[in-house]
Amino acid sequence: MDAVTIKDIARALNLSTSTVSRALRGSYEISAETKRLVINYAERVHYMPNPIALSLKANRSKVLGVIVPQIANHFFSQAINGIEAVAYSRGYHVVIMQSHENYEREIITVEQAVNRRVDGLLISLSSQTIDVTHLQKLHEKKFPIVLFDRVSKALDVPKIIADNYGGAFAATEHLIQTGRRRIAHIGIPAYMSITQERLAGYRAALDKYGLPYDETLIRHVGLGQYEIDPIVIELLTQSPPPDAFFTASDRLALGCMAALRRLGVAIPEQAALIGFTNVTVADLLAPSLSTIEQPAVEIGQMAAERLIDLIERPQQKLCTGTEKLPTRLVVRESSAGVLQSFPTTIA
Amino acid sequence: MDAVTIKDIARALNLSTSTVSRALRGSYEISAETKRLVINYAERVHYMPNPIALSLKANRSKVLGVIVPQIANHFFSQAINGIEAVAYSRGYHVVIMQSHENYEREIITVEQAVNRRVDGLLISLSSQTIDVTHLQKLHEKKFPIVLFDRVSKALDVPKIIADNYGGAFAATEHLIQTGRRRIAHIGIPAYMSITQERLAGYRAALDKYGLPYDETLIRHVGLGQYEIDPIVIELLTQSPPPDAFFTASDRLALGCMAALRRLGVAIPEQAALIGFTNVTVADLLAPSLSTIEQPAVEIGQMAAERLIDLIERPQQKLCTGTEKLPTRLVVRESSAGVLQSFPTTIA
DNA sequence: TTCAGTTACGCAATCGTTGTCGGGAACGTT
DNA sequence: AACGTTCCCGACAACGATTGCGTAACTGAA
Repeated sequence: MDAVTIKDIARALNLSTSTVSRALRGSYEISAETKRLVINYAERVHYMPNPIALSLKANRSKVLGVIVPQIANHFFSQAINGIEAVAYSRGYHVVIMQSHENYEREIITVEQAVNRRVDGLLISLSSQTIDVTHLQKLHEKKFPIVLFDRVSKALDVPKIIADNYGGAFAATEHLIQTGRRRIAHIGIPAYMSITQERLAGYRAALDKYGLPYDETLIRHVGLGQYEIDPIVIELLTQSPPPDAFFTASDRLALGCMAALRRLGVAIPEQAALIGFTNVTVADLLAPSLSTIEQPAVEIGQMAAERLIDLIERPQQKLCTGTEKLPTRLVVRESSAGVLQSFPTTIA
Repeated sequence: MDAVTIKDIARALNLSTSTVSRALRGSYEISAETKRLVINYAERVHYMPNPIALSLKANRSKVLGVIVPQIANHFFSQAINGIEAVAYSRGYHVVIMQSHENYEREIITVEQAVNRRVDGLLISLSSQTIDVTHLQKLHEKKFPIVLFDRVSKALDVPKIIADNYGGAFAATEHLIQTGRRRIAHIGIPAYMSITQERLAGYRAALDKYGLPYDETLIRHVGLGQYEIDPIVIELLTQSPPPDAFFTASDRLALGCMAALRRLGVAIPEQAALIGFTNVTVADLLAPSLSTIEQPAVEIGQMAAERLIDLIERPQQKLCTGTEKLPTRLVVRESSAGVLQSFPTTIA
């Protein structure tokens, strides 16, 4: 628009642009008198330095790139919330991009972000991403990258994740302690970091209580797939059928709940249900849904902190370790009470 | 990083930067031979023009600012999806910012966006925003602005909204046609554009069927407030009590459903329920939730289209009219069937 | 008076790119 | 031979801001 530049001020005050620039940043080379003059005038005309010119000069954009599988997912939109809060407070802007759970689009998106000269990248991998050489190459060029939630062992960068292991352990233990013995687990694609961590927690809890790990109780579904009725039916026709379901995502828990209801399985009387979720409607469902809550906002905040640290102190060898944020078991109706009777077999 | 510049190419090929620049954009002043040389070399070294330098030169950033009340809301995250799709396809990037439903933060955020030199602004007003002079001032300076969803009559800019009137009319008519006579309406703050439009549609449907408009059936709640049990109780203790609830937002419908269940009111037998929503879980609830679906993605797409048109053709006096996108009535269990018996009074 | 030192400012380069201008070479025309 | 065209290309300035360096003006001391 009609943006005031440093030149306008210089002209108006009969000074050089250098003097104005230095006066505005309080250089000692400028007399107090001149400084006062310049600063007052700048204030009056609402001078704001042109961030684009600054970026060109300093070769940094003060912009963080955020690449998530999709925005319209409560976990990610909350994480972005956290990222934005930290970014803005530290003088950065945030450009959000989506990989749409697609490996090729992730590659393109990363490239776009780098071409756009973002100062660093916050990434949660798409569910299709197994190979991460596109990120490795960047990392080798010292490009600041931080992974969150869906990470990869193959990348030696800071990683921020929820305590998926601990959460899954707590969920499973809770089900066991309330009398469940055959706990089905419906997870997302097996190669994803979060899937493996959750499965490990589930196994560890079974181990602790001396329960067998039964592979026939484990299912993995794609991330686009929400038609899980057949899977639930298949699980329920086992003998004995599962007396609890532990699902690895928000949508899965809801789909599972709908399926169980359609099949006439009482929750939690015949089968308990607990999800790994961030949906805010969990407590409004019938029955309300027990969940492992993830600290999505905090994950976003911490990831942004780490990234900005990385950007601003590139020399310093920062910890590339994985930081785990605690999850929280929230018991609601869907897993309430102690199992009284064994479930009946359906169909 | 190690970004290749036009200078590097010029040096390597023993040409001037101007020649390289022109060769790359195919100017007719450059011989085919030189063009080939330059383009090939640029390709080989992965030359990418520095967008920041271009922005400085052209005085435009190719960035759209999007200001929404909050990201973690399914309607807005879907709208952003639509915005991003259009923006990227037309060569723009998107910076998303949140007003957090707060008037002061909206003002600050708008200011930040302008200081960041976004080329235009897509805004959905915060629920606290009544006065829009902060946007009017920008508009007077010819700054491109497009409003969507939550708009203001006081701004003469393009506006993209859902057909709130038509949606509310359809919902109300549907309830009437299935035998409901006392239809309660729980809305969001009264001064918001979407509230008024929805209320108008509701009234129009009542009118059409000769039903009285009863103010005691209307309630407005704040956007942060989801404890609506007292409101539902108050409505139900009327005599005769409402036999249907039409709510103006996703959270309200869910809260209303939970409240009715706690109160032992059968849905839809004793009271039908229909929401104005975009929650994807509507069909997973028990009973599944009838809704008026809003074309969130399309609203975002159209808003982005209009804004980019505005940016790229500033001279052309573009229509500043309001464009309404159709909503869709989705009948599910919560409003299924024709009302058989009059509801019983509770408490 | 002269010179060193300080104060306070301006000049010009720089970041990467584009646009304006101008100019040399080659060619054709008279 | 003299001149106009056309074709290709380079020098330079500009976008807005920062910064190293140069320097004029003044002060104080020898």
